Amino acid sequence: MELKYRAPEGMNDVLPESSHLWQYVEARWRDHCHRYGYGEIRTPIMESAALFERSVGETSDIVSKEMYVLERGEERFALKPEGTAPVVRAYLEHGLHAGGGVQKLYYITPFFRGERPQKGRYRQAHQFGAEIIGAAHPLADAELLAMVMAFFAGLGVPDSALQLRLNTIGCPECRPAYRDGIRQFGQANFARLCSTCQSRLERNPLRILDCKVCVAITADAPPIDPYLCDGCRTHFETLQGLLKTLGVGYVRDPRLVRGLDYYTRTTFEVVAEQGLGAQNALCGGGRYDGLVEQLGGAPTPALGVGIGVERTLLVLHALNAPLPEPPRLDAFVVAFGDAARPIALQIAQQLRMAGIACDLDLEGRSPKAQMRLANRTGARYAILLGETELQTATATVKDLASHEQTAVTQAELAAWIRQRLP
RNA sequence: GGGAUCGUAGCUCAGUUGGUCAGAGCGCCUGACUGUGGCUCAGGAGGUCGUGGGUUCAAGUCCCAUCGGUCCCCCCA
Repeated sequence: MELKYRAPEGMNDVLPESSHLWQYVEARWRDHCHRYGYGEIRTPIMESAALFERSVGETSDIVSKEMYVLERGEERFALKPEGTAPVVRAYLEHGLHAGGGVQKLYYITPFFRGERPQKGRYRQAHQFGAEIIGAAHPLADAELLAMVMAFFAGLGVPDSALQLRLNTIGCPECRPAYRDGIRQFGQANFARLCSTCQSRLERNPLRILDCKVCVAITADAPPIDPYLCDGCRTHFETLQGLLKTLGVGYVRDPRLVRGLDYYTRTTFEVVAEQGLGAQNALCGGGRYDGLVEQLGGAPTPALGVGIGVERTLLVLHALNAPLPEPPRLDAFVVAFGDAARPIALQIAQQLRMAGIACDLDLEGRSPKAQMRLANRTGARYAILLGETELQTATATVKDLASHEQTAVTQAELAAWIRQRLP
């Protein structure tokens, strides 16, 4: 069938048959973050385009070719392509640094990137995010990583199904020397690099390290370790010690440089062994010690993480993790005969006000059709109302599983049902 | 941006080398049971075979284009 209108490419509707799963993981994320002392922040769906251009980086794929830009008069906006920059912007705008100390902010947000959709990658996707602003110590890095792994574990994803990859990419003090080293390495192997990496060599040489086309070549690239300044080396070593203390397993991945310009020192991602197809990164993040200052604030260390909601759900399904059932009705009110319909509506309303989830036919359908509806909704009880019940101000309550029927006065109906619900 | 693949009823799909090919199952509706579901049985509604051209006596079935879906590269959540 040809449809006149469809959802935009790469953007999805979440229907009632699966929206309860979203509600489930969202609730888990909120609870989890509260447990670690975070407060929720909600920022607009779009921001000044310049915010992303300056923070994420003009040369990044995200800004250079994937951002949805809207223009209105003189103003240029962008649908947020990631979650961190808006949070930092809000942090500065509302003076959240004023009280001193560390700000821990979490969020659930859609984000938009104009890429070709594929399994686990959409143009509108959603992420769980957490940012720690104002903490320089590796304690913060360690806590964040432990929190992420615990989140997945809490959802029933065993550590064995995941891999935490960890790296450090230095800081403005030591990274330039490493960048030069990589650039020299790249120039020495220039002819063998793919065309995109050849152009990357000028603008963003570190990116050749995570190019999958050039892995064979860059396997011999120099590691960053000898280039790290004392501060970065100590930070990374301390972090690794803390992870060991916490029992958080990880693998060092020297190629993990990430695509956003604002990262410093720690970078990490969590990949899933199965269930995601080619887009197996469930989560990514790192430290961005220069971003707050770059956006106009005082020098402020910070770090954060983004977890893909769609990808998380894919993994939960692939691993057969425990998932909640869609909510069911407690009762379905059935009217036998037109005279009973207004009473049915009234009783349904009373039950609802008493906290009982119930529904009834709104089309004036036959008793049999109403019973079919009652059965299909999975309701535990059918509340039958006919001539007899109306005359005696009662209702016949039928347990749809046991077929047992009981006469209950209409006045006691809500209490009678509530008593029997789990 | 490049590539592969698919596109037949609400859903999952059959449809041989082009010639009753417009079908099945599930779902939905009605009835068998004039006030009662799940099982069974009997009926029924629903598709210009994504769209537009072309080849042919004849096209879901071949060709071209186009629009979608899915997946992959790139990159990322």
